[in-house]
Amino acid sequence: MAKNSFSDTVVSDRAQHFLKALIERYIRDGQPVGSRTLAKDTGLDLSPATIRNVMADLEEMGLVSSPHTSAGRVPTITGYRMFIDSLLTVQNLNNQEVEKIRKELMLGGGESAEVLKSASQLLSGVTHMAGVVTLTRRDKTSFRQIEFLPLSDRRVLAILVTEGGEVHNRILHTHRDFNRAELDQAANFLNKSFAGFDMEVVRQRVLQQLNDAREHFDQVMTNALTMAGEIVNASEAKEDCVIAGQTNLMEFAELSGLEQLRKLFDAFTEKREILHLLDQFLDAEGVQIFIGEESGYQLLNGCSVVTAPYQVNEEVVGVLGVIGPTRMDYERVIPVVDITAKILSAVLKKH
Amino acid sequence: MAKNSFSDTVVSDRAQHFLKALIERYIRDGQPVGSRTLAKDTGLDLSPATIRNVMADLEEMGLVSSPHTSAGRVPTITGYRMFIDSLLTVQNLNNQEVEKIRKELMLGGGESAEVLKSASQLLSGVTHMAGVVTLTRRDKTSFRQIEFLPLSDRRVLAILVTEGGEVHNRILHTHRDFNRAELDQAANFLNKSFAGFDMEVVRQRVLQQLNDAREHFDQVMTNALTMAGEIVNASEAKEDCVIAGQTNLMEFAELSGLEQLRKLFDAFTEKREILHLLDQFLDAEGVQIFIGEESGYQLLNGCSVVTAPYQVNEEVVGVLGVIGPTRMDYERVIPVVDITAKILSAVLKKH
DNA sequence: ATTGGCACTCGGCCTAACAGAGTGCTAATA
DNA sequence: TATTAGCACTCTGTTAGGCCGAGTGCCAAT
Repeated sequence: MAKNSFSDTVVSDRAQHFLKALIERYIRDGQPVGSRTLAKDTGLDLSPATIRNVMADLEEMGLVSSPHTSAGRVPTITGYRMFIDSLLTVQNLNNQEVEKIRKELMLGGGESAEVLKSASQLLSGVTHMAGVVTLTRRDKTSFRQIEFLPLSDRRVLAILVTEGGEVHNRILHTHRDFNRAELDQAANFLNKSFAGFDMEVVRQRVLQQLNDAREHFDQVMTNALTMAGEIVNASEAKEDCVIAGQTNLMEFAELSGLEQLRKLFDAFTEKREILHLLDQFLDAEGVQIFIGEESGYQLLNGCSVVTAPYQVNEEVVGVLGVIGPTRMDYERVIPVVDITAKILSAVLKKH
Repeated sequence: MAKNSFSDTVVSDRAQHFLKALIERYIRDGQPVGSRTLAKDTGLDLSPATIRNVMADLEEMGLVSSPHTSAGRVPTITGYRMFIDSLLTVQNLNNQEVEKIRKELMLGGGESAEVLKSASQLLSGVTHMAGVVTLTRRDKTSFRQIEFLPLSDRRVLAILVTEGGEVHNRILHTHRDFNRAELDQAANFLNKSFAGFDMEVVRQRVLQQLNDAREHFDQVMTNALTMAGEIVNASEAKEDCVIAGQTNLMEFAELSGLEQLRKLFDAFTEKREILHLLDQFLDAEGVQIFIGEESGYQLLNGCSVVTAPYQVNEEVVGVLGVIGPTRMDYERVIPVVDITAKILSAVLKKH
């Protein structure tokens, strides 16, 4: 049997070549691609009839399909998958574009929340789709200072400052009123004990001391530890997800229907679901591409997600990427996401 | 001349009655209303032909118009205006609904940001349109405490706490490094001088002292005052605008076109424009209704905004309302907005 | 002032006809 | 054996015509 025999279940090189051409064309025009068009598109000098034979094979293998008898072919999900995994040729960004991204991200002035927002906007601006940046594992932070202020009605305002300069504050409800002196005493104790320690360590120490402290410490100290535990926990739990350029997706509404778009937007404002979705890619290396239908998520039908994790000081802390229609220009989007993740990592590292 | 003569430029009572019936019908069905339908709708036992005469008059006066020759009539902007200003009969909410609103708003636990968010969601939920709540003039706040923490690179973290328990923090860039002792000294001075004072007074005092202080104070104190001024200003400038249920508007997309909707959404995420728009109604008394086309704002074509200001301790601090299609059920929306504003005021007062 | 009647108009829907694009298959070809 | 030309077929989208229903404006009658 000849190497390229069509009866092979393996996709022949030539078939792959045509699949690639078809998908690239379909991504450009958004319309089913016919044999005639494809014959002109590929360099090879072949007649439409030949192409038709190959297309029939591809269809049999489930890589393309026709919407109806006399339309051209459209890639299927598995077709896209093959394209993404082994066929596409990413275009490198030129230096000018890279510089533009770097400059934009520098603008934020190192303020982490600002920078993440910039990154998200940048992604959406460059790709004309929705940009998203999550920050899940917070930068390893160190305890710097804690303060308690008495409010009325058995409430205490706790303020926690990290070495990075982040401020967390929260109102705690206590079982009795504390006066300022008591609270100051508690804060002093905590500040002396924990200043400079890693937040994770602080949490453990607090728990530990809380366990074997009943007899050694007085009531106030026990309370202080409880409160410290509460706010330290709260400061860790904070998860972030910045989405920009949602409305860019409206231009693809003709494809996906309005109802779908609405659900997607609702998910964006809710954020939790998106966050959960992207967290799957936290531990992945480099750019990951994810076609909506591949997850059970009804939400993302017709969409693809291109993501890459980013780091702060060598440690992955979040994921960034874009969400757009499955018919997106992967060859361009991939390097954009890749580079943005790298530059973001670099910008955040400095600090 | 008879009292109700049609040749009067004043709209006769009967004509007004028909206008009202027409608009109410149009609001229900969304389709041009013909003379036959209208004849049945109104209690009066009149033939379609008579109605047609009246409609012709209304059309001449610019209160209604027909999309084309053989369609019914549709209210014009001025028609809506007359309806809103003098024709509509607001339906009072029953106690059950009022209680539901009160309960929802109580849930936030008095945390002001939480409550505003609830209010916005509530408005959008009840009306099936977009809810919006702005907070522009902050509750009169009193200075409680300020702290400065040294960061690296000539940066200082300033934390300002108000009597209400709100925490504002900001990173200040200074012209030289300060050590902790210097900053503590400065903070102590400020805390002693200003604790309990109204924030507005603090701002003035700071400015004043800054002016005539050059000789009396040392460098550190001058700096402290400068920094205090910066953060006090920043804490005032913070404006808020919570929008919920944007996506409800997508159901009216068939009417307004997709492009319009997109611009509207972009304005929502930008927020500034919306904020500016609603601030016009800060000083108005009670419910205000605003038809999109009446302002030059291209954005709001086809939309109406129903707003009411709300207070904290008798003082107006913000505006709340809903944004929806001009064809909205005013007779129901108005009392909802009205009551929500009142309840919100009551809930915020407690604290 | 109101009404019935009548001619007229216009959008929406259905149908038929047609052009265009593309396919699958078969037979010829290199 | 792989490729090609040719042909019949299928399906979509558009266009034109016809008809129905809803509604109007106007006139004459009440």
